[in-house]
Amino acid sequence: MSWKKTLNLPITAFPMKANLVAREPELQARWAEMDLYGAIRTARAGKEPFVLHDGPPYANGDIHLGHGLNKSLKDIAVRYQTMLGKDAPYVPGWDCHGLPIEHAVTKKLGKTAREKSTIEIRRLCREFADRFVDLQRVSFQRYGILGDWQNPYLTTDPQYEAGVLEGFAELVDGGYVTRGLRPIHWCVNCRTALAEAELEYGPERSPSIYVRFAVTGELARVGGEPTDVVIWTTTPWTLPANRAVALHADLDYAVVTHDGPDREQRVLVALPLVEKYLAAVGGTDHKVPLVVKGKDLAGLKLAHPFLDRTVPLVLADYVTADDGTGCVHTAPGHGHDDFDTGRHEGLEVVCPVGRSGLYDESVGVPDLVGVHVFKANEPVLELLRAKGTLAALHEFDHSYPHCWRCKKPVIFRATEQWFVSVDHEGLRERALAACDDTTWVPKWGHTRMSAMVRDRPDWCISRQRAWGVPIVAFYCEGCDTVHCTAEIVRHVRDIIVAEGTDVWFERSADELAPPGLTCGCGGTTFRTETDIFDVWFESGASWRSVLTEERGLRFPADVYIEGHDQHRGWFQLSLLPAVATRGEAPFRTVVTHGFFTDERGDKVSKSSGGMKELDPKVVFEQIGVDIVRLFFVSGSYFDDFPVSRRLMKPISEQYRKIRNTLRFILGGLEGFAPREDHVDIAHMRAADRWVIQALDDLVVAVEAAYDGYEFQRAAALLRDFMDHDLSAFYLDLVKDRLYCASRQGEDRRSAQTALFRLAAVLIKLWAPILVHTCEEAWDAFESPAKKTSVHLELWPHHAQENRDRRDWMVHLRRVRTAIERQVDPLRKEKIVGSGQDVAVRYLATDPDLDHALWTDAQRFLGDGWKDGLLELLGVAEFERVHVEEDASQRDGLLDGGVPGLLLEVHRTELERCERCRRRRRDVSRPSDADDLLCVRCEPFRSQKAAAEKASAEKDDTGA
RNA sequence: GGGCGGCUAGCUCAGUCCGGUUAGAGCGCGCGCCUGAUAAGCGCGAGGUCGGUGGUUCGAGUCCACUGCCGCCCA
Repeated sequence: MSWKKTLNLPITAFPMKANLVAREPELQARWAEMDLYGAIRTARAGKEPFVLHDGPPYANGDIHLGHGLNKSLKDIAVRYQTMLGKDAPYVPGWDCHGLPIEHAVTKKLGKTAREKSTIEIRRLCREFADRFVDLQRVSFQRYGILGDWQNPYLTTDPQYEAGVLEGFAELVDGGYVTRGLRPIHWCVNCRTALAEAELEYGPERSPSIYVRFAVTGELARVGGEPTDVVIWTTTPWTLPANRAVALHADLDYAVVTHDGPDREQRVLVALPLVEKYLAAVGGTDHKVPLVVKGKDLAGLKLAHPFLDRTVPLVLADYVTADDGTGCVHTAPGHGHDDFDTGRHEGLEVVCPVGRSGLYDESVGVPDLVGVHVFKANEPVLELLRAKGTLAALHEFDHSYPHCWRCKKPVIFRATEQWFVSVDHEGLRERALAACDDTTWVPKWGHTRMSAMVRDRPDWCISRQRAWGVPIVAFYCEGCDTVHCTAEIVRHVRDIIVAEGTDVWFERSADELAPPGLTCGCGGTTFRTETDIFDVWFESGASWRSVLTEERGLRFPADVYIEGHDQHRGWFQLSLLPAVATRGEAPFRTVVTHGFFTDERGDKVSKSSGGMKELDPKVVFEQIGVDIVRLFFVSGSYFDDFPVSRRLMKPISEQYRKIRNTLRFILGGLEGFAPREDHVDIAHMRAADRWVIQALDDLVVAVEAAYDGYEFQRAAALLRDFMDHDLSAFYLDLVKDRLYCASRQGEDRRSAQTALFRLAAVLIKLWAPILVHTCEEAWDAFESPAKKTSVHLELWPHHAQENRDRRDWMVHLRRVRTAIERQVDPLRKEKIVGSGQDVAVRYLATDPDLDHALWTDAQRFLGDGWKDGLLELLGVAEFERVHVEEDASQRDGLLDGGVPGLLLEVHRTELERCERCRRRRRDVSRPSDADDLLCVRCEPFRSQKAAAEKASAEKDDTGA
């Protein structure tokens, strides 16, 4: 029979083995059963609101780990704010409209897609989206995300769509909406406008040509002789739409004469590009009779290379001497820059290219009418050759935009589109000011967002597709005038709220237009606009449709949390309409996170290895959500970060460490009734009192980390505290009092009072992250005041008692480290085992250290200060040497690697108490006993005897 | 080509805003302890030209300039 049975060893219902894969679904079922989300809403009703507005994921596939990260960060934020006592609802949403869904549906239909009506396609799209909403919803809940999953918002809800149209109406009313010819990316195959996000850049081989534009007047400005201005382009088919040549004002241009393959030439190109040009055209024996600044050439008239028209020479800032000739072919109907220049110079915006990519009559060359632009390069080259204006022709490989849907090259084409004007009423500047008023986490989000808002062009909000919210406008059948006013939009909005957006595609304009609508031309018959809104216009209106009183939310939201790709997407396109119509940003704080990469740091797509081995199914069925949530906050999630099963392993071990430490704390609370047994702080033992102060510091630090959305910092602080301050130090030393001291005595109750607070606080601090584990621990935590779920609890208060013990303990722990360093060799030589075999003599030459070990030790530890010091240092003997009395005492003292402290460690001569295993001076053996015991443990001799007797009797009766 | 970010131990990351002891942690590795947190716990140790170059400074992982590689957004 050992002394073990007389000890108070830890007992707890909280198991060491987590078995998360089985336990998590059980806990989730319990939360569903008790309606945890509803219970939280009730408990926080009327409290200060905290609004996190969910960015809607796209409902076109299963979720992947990135979705898990995004929703988990949101969940952590919401749960933390809830613990702070705020009313923090979480209304998840889905983006259900848009090209990818329509594409998936039409692809599945194949050739039969053409026979389907718009209504039919829309019905299939809706079914498609609904299916993935349901699938994703289940996965998100399995990720432990708490929210109003029964009432999410969908961008296809009539109420939501009504919000989109109301937003449109307000923008129309404010004069932000314009309609006009603008060059936009256009896929001639899909016959649709494409957004930037719908482009994929890839290699393309194009003709690279140099074309001569003869100067037709004011020859004196180019040296008095006939001269050709030479442009360079890779899109010959845009030449019919040429309306100018642009130079840079400050660039030097050279008039060059040279011999060519045919005849002598006199041309004008940018001075730095002369050599390059001569190489391209095979020019020899060149001379430069004249160099002139671009600005001195502005206004010259040039002959179009094959059309019978004159085009001006204009100036533009974007012209460089990087490539080409420094003289830029300008076709306002075929490029952004060209369009801007055209507007500035009053040029005609011509686009002789129809929706299918065929030239129309306006091309100006009868033979080209009806020719497809992708087959037009050769005919155009023929025209140039015929006119003698083609200076050179080569092939050119470059990166060119392609349609993301059909993968074919796209063109720039001026078409009638709907726009939100970014410079109307100073919207751009107001949006920039709103950026300044927003908190960006991480900080660089501000720089990035501002740069994007500053540089962005007008927002093209129209798409020529079926699956979306219709742009509400009517065209007069008589004169084609467009009718779109706030009143008209609102009239249709009211119909749509009641009947859904399908009515727009089903009914005639007569049935939809406000009664009495009459065109200025007197016409009363109309047709409906067939364009729909850009999906970003829809999701950018989410604040309007979702942040409503009925949902318990309000505008603006406290925070938006999304991947950093949304600076250009959802954040910006939510910001612009909000600033335009509400005068402020829809968010107060914007948090962005990175994306997952593989172990090499390359980005992972949904299909690549990194994602597959950690897709949600693996997480749910093999690893457990809590470990993955811990993984999410283990790295620098503001940046992209790598993911793999291998990298997940250390996180599992961290999890086990956290779990075991909690388990030990809970185990130590066995038999502790907090109300009756707790020890007042003033009477607590020094170590216990210290740990409570350290815990208070931790609460403050962790709170600041959560406040700043630095969850990785919160987790790191918690881990460090549990590893270093608790597991390696406090819990290690407190075991003695916990196990060996009198069960009801103040030594043990003091320790348990500290453990009780540690448990209560640590479980709460971890709860936003380890949502399941903490609930399980909370179950095992016996407290009269606790609520039915840890997620209903409030954030712990922190007392901030006098902090001087903290500095004192810093010194003591440095001493511990020094001792350990010197003990280690003795251990390896088998001279000592545990710290209880160790005796230490010390000399603190650093006054602060000496003060801590002598004066402060007495001050903080009181009467039994020497024993107290032994407990804190974990050794059997600890003696200060007095060199001032006897210089020889200095012999044997060594530098322990801690400045200002000399130590000598050796094996103690003291006897060991058989029960508590401490080596002490007060160990003794009564003459009639076997075992040596210390004074404290002596009373347990009778307890052991009684236990042995009972055990023996039990054996007798059993035998 | 432009904007933004990253680069610190074998691996994953702190530390950089506000320059200042011997640059930290976890995992891994090596050597031990404990066997009363035990499919646990504890200690010690090795391991780093802080991407590179130049500059400012008494002093630079930290500030400045240039530059390499990787990523995101855009063209």
